[in-house]
Amino acid sequence: MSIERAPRVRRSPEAARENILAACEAILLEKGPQALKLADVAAAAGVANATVLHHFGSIDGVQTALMERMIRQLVERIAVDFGHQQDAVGRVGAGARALFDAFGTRGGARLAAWLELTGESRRMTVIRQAVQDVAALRMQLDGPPDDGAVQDFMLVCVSMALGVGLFGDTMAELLGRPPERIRDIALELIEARIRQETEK
Amino acid sequence: MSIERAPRVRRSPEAARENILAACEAILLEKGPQALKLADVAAAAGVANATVLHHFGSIDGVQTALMERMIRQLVERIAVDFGHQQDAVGRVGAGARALFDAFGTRGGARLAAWLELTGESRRMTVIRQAVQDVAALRMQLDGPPDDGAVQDFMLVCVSMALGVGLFGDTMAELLGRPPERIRDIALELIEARIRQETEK
DNA sequence: CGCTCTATTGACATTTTTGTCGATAGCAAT
DNA sequence: ATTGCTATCGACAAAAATGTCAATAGAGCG
Repeated sequence: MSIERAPRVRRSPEAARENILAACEAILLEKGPQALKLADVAAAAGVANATVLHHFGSIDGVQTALMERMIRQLVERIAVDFGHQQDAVGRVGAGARALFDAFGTRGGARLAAWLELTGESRRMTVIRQAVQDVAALRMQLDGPPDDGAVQDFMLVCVSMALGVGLFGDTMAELLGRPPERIRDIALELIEARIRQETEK
Repeated sequence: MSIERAPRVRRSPEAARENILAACEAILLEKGPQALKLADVAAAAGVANATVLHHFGSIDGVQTALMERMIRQLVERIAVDFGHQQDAVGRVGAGARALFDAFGTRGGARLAAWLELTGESRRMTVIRQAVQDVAALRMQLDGPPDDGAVQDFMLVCVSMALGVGLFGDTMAELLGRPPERIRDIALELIEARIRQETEK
């Protein structure tokens, strides 16, 4: 009897890369960055090891591409929520909400943590680009900030969103508290501050 | 000519473990968890690979021991700042401050991120223990909370402290802002809420 | 000193992970 | 059909990382 062999799937280069990166993202979210081994990635994508290397050159290339892809999606998502608001004040409030959404789901916070922990200069350029994208967007919408107060506050919001997004669920579970409450309380803190500022 | 060979250093088992774990901690802080390779650890500690394995059994054993060590230090540090306060209200405020200190330095936040990203059940017990330690400490000092409101708020504080501790510096640097301001603003938010609560 | 105990070590073995290469097969164009 | 292009693959090679083992050498003790 002859050996059964699954028929080859031939994709466009773009589709092939997309397929592989999607598999990577799933692995990253459920097992963490250290699980992004070549063999595992290939298996998850349903292709041979050599195929992965053909498209990305090396396992590092895969990881960098994954970072870029996730960052791009993240910035886009934030940009959409951000742009929907009419005025600058609304944008700060909705921006905070958007940040918590973006980092609370789809591994945005895990991506950031990964970048922060590995933090090699080679990959730093990826982050730098993302930050500049967001900063440019805000600049375009609201003009340059008078002083850095707004920037500082947004940095706090981002940090909080990241912290809650990354650790919130695990910690809530450990203490047996409802997970969404952490997020809500954190958002309340931010909104209270915004109200206080605008009243002045 | 004979080969020069550095004289052996013979440590007590405890000292040997301590030496190795200290080297690990340095590596973790400056290069991230993925750099905790056996050879690198041994080199940093100034011992042979086999020595590391002799004391910890496997590289996984090293990592778990490192986690335990860092968590122990973290809990102790928090406990000290926490216990210094006289009343429950003061403890919440000072507790927040202690959290930001603990997670903002010596890689506390990096440790937490590492645990969160790898999040295997085997290592989960380590975290669980730490959380229970802190919870027990608070319970012992202030008695059981009426509802979960205090717990929820503390979870938010911890999440924020972790977020700021892990991402604050990098982000501040990327936008060219002074790094300590993020921390200060975050603490302000928390303290404002505490004041508001106690006035009621 | 002689002896025991064991922390330490280099050399080697094993396993894991990554990367290479020639052959094959899908697809579009001719 | 035939041809050219190249995505895909299996088999293998190379490298990296982990782990084993018997021998060595400090240190305490009689």
